[in-house]
Amino acid sequence: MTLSQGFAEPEGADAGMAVPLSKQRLRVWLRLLNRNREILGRLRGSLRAEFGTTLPRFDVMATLDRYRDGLRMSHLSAHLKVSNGNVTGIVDSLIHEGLVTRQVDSHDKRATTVRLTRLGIDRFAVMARAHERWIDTMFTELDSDGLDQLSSLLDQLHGDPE
Amino acid sequence: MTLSQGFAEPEGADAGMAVPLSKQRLRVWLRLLNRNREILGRLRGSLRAEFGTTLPRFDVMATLDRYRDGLRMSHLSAHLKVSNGNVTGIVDSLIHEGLVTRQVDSHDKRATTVRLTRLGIDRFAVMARAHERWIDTMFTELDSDGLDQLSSLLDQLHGDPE
DNA sequence: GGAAAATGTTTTAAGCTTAAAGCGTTTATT
DNA sequence: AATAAACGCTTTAAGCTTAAAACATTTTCC
Repeated sequence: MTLSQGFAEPEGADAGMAVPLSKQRLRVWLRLLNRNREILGRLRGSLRAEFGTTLPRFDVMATLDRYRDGLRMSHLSAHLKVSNGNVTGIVDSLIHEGLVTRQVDSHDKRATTVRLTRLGIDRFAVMARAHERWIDTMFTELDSDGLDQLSSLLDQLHGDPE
Repeated sequence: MTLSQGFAEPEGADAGMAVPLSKQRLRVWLRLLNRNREILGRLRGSLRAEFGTTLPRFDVMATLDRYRDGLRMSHLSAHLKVSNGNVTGIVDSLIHEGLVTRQVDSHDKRATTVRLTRLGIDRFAVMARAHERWIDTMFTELDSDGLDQLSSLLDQLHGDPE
């Protein structure tokens, strides 16, 4: 029996409980994936129907709302866990709508700081209230303890190369 | 104090615990979203690097692998929780690669049944083993109980209009 | 049986997403 | 100071995704 170096028990050679655990993990992952898709789908539809906007735009605005002093493009995409170039286009369109500004850093001419405008802040506030309501209805079955449990279980997953 | 009809306690009028719970829900939702994105990102990268394929293609093949007798296009997209037209393009490209076949239903000429080819089955088997390993490493901190808990907590979220 | 509604799928248009290449700018190395 | 490396961001090309419209076939209902 060879020593498995680093990997959590691989395919079949482990005889007893190894395979079932893998299958269980797979099932849970699929459930996580599906729930996520369902919730996203519902949020997307609501944002579209009620505010004529999209989820990515909302996400960007939500992040900027939490960092009122503005954020570098790279920090923005890091927060959103989304590719770098992706944010460029979304920010472009938000600027086009007057919801966001882009300002070149005075000390580093490569970098830009992105910030919500007054209009952007106000516009977001309205959407945020609705968004909170939608999440409330979808998470309504979980009380504070359930939320804590879920949160801590999610923390034990590592998508990023630890 | 008005009776809130159907909605789980909305914005502010509820005085005591209502707002904190909403905020907690929001935080958990963001965590769920981010974990999902991290895991997806890692799977995407691995599929690309090791097999030169994409996650959507893998998902379609995985579903067809579980339904060896084939699946209607509409059932396929329902299983994947993905829009109807979306699957069309992915299946097209899988057919182009000889991994999948599309067969018109003999009783209903609108409907088609999609199925893995022999090549598709074999190709998927290899990828599935790798995929299982990747999930294992990402879910390694959760034991069977943790997985059950996570699963049941996820079940208490309703993305779909109940 | 024929019109109307429903169903199963594909097409379309718009927008999102990624990885990789490209472009200035800054920092590190000599 | 000159070169090279690193950095911050944008552009590009390919592919994914959705909602809505379009199409073809079936079912329903007079």
